[in-house]
Amino acid sequence: MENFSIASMKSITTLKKISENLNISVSTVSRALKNHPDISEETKRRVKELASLLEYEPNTYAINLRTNSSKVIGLIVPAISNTFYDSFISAAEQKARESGFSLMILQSGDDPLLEAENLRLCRATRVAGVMISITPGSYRDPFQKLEEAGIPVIFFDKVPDYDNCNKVCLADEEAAIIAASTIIKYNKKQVLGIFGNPDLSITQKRLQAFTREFEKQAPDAKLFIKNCSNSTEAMQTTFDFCSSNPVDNIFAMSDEILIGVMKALYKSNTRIPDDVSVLAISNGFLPEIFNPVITYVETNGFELGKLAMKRMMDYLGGQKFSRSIILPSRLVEGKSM
Amino acid sequence: MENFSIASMKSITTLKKISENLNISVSTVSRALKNHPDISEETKRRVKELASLLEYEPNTYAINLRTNSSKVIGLIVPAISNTFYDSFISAAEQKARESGFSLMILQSGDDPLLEAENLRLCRATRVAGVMISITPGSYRDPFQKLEEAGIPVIFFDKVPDYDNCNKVCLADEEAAIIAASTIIKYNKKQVLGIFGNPDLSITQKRLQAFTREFEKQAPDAKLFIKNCSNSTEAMQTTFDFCSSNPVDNIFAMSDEILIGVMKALYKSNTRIPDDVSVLAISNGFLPEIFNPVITYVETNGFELGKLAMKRMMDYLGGQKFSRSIILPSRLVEGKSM
DNA sequence: TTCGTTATCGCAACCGTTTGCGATAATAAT
DNA sequence: ATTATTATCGCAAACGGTTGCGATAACGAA
Repeated sequence: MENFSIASMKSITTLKKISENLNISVSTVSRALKNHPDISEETKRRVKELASLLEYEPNTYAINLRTNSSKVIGLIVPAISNTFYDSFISAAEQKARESGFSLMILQSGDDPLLEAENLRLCRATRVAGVMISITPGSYRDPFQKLEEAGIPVIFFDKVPDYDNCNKVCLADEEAAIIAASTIIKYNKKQVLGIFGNPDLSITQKRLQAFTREFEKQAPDAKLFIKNCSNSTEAMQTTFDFCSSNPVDNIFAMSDEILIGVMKALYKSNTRIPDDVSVLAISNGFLPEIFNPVITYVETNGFELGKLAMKRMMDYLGGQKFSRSIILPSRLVEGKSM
Repeated sequence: MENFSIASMKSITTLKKISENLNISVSTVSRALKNHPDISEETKRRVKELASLLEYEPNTYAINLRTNSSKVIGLIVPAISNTFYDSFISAAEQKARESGFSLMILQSGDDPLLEAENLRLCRATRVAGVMISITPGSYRDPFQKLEEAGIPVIFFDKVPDYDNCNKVCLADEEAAIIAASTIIKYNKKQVLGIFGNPDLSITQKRLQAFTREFEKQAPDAKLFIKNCSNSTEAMQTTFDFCSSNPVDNIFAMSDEILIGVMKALYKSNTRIPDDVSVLAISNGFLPEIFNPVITYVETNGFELGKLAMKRMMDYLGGQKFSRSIILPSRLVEGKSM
């Protein structure tokens, strides 16, 4: 039934094939290719020669089976199609490749059930490690099973609030503090701050640090806080609020929110920064697209990807640890303040 | 040296473990779990019960080794961090999952050597199939080796110009024709058309269809064609050209070029569409971001991803073929014409 | 009673690679 | 000449799951 392609398939080179050709045993071939001292130079030469001639490639499945491990990292994100995550993935892929690993990428779609299913798949396929940005309402059980199976997990970006696990995060508080300080420095007093899903720790951290910094540095400023879980909502919220309240700055916690904000400002023909100034926390691609270029606090997905994957490689290399590390943020000046 | 985690690792359930618990043979356990008619209902019940209790998961590596195939599709793109490819990947991942496949994603970085290395990796890891958008200057040899190994390849988006292979493309000509027709319909006569890398067939197709449509429908229009391989170059080209030539429409062949064009127009304070109209071929995310919203001919990465992966699944399911299929385009009206 | 049938299950080989251990022959030491 | 050492290699088991084939027992048919 499946023999259609057999005819066109050139037979694949195995150790056995090489051994038969050279009239030596399979184990000798295996050792010769790995420069085992037991094997004579002459034999090594002949084996290697034939192996390269026949383009021998060791069978990954056999090695995986024997070692019960693979050079694959499971990577779970809410969505691939996202300027932050795609640069994270891009960096992670490059870093992984350098160490001979490849990536199995899965999307949770912000659905805890799908996330659990993805984690089950990672376990079933026995990946070497898992990197994940969790969903709101994420279940804890699948992670414990991974730990039982000896599969290390590194959380990044959106991380759980419990301790005793590996986290690689953006400096959420620091970014919010820089943002608040910048807005205060520009002497803005009527600030509309739009934040994301209130269930996520990243939202909570940024919101708390942001408001606290205002209380500390500019207690006289009026701060209006809104939570929006997508760009459409952010657009509606911005439009409604700005048309009935005086606002001299809008702060967007993320790229997605920034898009909504900008659409609202375009729609109402608001001039930036003359009528209202804008500041965002962003991965850095989108702010450069707008006119004027938006001033933002950078949270570098690419750098975070490199950092997280390096950490994973260190861990797999034997350096055990479980703690949080944090990637610092910096202000990138545009023309919107 | 590596026994640090053994202690914490709960032993994994295998067929053998189940068989020992039940005092039956491994083969009986295997058959029971697959509902083989040779096995009694009573035995099946007992086996399944224990299997689910012990959370048995078949060892993927063992199955891969035996069947010499895996449920993994290799996906090679120039870069993950790209609004077109990331939506393609997103759709492909969802489609693959539905059939129990997962994705190994690799980046070529538009480097033919890296592309070849990626293809070698796909072969070494014996993926079930490869989907790839090729680089300029792509080597042909690695693809022949894949064919020899019986691994099907589906080209998408950027495809080679030779026949006898599977291609899933956007309607490159059609999109360019729609674009040209639209520009002509708006009665534009001084058109700057910016295209991508001239070595790619996608560029050639679009360019040829675009110019031919102008020759046919509007031979009096003046058409200036430029090739730019990235957004910076597109920005420079646009800026330079527009400051010394009268232009009433700019056509951007891709998102990347559109970004450059828009930056140039922002920089020169050009009003859209009053001073110059803009039309693009795009995946649909970026044009919505700009102000005004850019009119574009849609080339849907998400739909293409679904289509390409469905085709791969069909192929792996036994439906052999090798031809090109094409995803139609449509005009999405913005405010830039 | 004897033979054929059916239901139920186990043996063993296989996929490709790795590795402990034993085997052989050649060489050196006594 | 005999023993100890070394160099070189093969045997066989193991990783976990699948499958052709043979084995056994129970049963009914002749």
